[in-house]
Amino acid sequence: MTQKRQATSITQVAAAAQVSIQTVSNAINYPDRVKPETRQRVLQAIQALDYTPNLAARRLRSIHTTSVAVRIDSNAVTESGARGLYAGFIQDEFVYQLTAAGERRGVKVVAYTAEDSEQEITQLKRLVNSRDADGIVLTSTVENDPRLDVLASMRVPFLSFGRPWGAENLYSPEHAWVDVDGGFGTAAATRMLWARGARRIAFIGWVMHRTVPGRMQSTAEDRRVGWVKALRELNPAFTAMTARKWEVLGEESVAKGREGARRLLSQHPDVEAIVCASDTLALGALLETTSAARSDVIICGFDNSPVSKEFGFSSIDQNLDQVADAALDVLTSVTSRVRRPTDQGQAEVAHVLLQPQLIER
Amino acid sequence: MTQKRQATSITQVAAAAQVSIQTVSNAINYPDRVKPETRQRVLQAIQALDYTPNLAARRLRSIHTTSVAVRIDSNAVTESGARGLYAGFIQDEFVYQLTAAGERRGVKVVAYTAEDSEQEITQLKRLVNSRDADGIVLTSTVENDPRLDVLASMRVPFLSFGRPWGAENLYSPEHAWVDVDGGFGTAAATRMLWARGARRIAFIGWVMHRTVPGRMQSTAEDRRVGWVKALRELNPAFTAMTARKWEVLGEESVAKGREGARRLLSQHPDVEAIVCASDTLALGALLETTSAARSDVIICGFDNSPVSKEFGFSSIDQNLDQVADAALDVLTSVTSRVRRPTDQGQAEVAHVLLQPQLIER
DNA sequence: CTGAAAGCGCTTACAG
DNA sequence: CTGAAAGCGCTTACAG
Repeated sequence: MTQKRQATSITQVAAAAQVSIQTVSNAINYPDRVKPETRQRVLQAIQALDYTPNLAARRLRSIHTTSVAVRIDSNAVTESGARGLYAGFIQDEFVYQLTAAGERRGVKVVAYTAEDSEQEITQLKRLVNSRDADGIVLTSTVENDPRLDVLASMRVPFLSFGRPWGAENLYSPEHAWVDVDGGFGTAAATRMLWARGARRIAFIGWVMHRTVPGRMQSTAEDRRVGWVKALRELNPAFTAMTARKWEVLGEESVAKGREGARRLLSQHPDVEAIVCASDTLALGALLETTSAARSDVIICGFDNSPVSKEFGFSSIDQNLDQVADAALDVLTSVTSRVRRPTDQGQAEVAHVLLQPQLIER
Repeated sequence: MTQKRQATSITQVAAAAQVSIQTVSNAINYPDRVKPETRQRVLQAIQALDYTPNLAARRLRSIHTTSVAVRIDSNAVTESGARGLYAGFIQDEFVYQLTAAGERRGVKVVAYTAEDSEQEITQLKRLVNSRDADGIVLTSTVENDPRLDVLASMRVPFLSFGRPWGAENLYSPEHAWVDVDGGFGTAAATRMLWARGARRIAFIGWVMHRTVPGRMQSTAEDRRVGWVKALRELNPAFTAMTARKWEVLGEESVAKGREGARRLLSQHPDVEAIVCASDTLALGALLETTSAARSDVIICGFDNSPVSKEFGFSSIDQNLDQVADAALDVLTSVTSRVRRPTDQGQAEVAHVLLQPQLIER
């Protein structure tokens, strides 16, 4: 493709403001270095000429670069996948908020695609080598994630949205992350239902593929634990035993939510409310209670996705705008920490756990 | 942020291959200009050193630039909006496919956000001035879209995904577009239902805010017309009059789909199938026919979104991978046409209408 | 077919 | 506080 029109360059701004191009550069990047009057003159010229710095030139020359890469995924229906009603809601929204947060602070967010882990590693190398990204935001990390080694060996700053479940040490200074406290959300949901008068509050969640006492292993466990903890606080008679009787765990689908609610209704006809680990499960549960003429059972979902609004049930919002802001904060702080390896003091900044927000409906 | 590691540059490749940097550049960009043996040597060195060209340098120097911008939107639930179950499905998926198609051909897709048209214009200027994008892919264009004038005055090549409904001439060479033939899709759905034995086939769609005889004005009209045309072909007794009795038009929501189906069931208890303009409307219709114990009524949706899979109804897939490929093709051809203004011959390339695909379930 | 020179638009030292 | 010089890594003419 062709460059259409000769854009304004720093030279023209310098001429208009009657200073050198270095002074224009300084006025933009190091305002303190130039006299207020000069800066004024430069800023006026910039405004008058509608000047925007050429980012390619800046990035070529500068030590400071300012872009982070994040993967985007398809939500198309495929044979293998597309679990749930809108499985990609959180990731899509996160990418949106990250892009918006980046625009606010002059950080470019570049998206890339990859169909599997191997392709993604190729992409990461390409992005870093071509200087298209100097920081990576990972999503959906898995145990022994191969991407982590690659990034470490390339010495590229990275951060994950989501805790590295299964890692020996969730708070390793090697692995910065930002995450949302799911248990806080389901606990808040449980308390809200209690406050509305419900006492028999069940849970529909995801299967936990492995559990280790005293060590959280998955989002599935995280969300379940919030429900258990809140009920134990509210009702001393509620035990780990009781929990197992009042929960149904399965895969992420409307059908499983429906099935779960059916089982709960039959085993516990006196159930008054159900906390769900997702809006997809919640919709299933809602459709089942409705068709069983049990609309008295209150349903609460998770993610505050459009489906929760359409069907009018309460849900937990992850506040992804805050997550995105924190992600860029942490990535920046990680970068500066890498620069000063002696400064161990701020390691804790590298892990941010944010609270989600209950949206009552 | 800081550059971590000294990346391989063209100089090192040149040294390794024992040629000059120009020859390396030529081997990459103009393979025909170098002797096969030399090219081999260069390619081996590139491979051995894991070299990726610095895009900032390339873009700074080169006349050819290779990035297009596209807007991404939030799908979060807000007071004002978030219509339907997953209103952003098509746009999100389009952006994904555009990014993937771009990666295949070395075109970077940069995403930007904007809350309104005014903000978007600011963003477009910024993107173009900073040489971050030299082509724009617009989505959801409206009548008298203010973005069009801005892009025209900046002489930036652009294309819209979606026809400029309401424009005097849909095929103006000034406005390149790629779109999907919605009417083709609903006609295919109607024929499929007929083939399955249904004769009384109703339609639930969106309100058409204005209609002009002989001139299509909206996606709402486009999708409705496909249903009408197919039925007129299949059933000579079906008239414009009949159409008005067998359709319900409203806003995009599950509740409206439900309401539409309720009305159809009461006015036409013998209805056998319903074609819907969206998966959201289709879900509403499905829930209504199910709760009215009329599961014999076949429902067909539009977009082949995850909800159509979860609930197992047929739908129309827009084949967004093809749309994305066509978009990049057209944007490239538009660019080259701008370069040679005398070459009027290929104007028709600038408008591509693709056929969607019926997914039967 | 190959290479020496120039330069894209900036920022970074550094001299004044 | 300001400006002259150098150079980031490429591609583009152009000379040989």
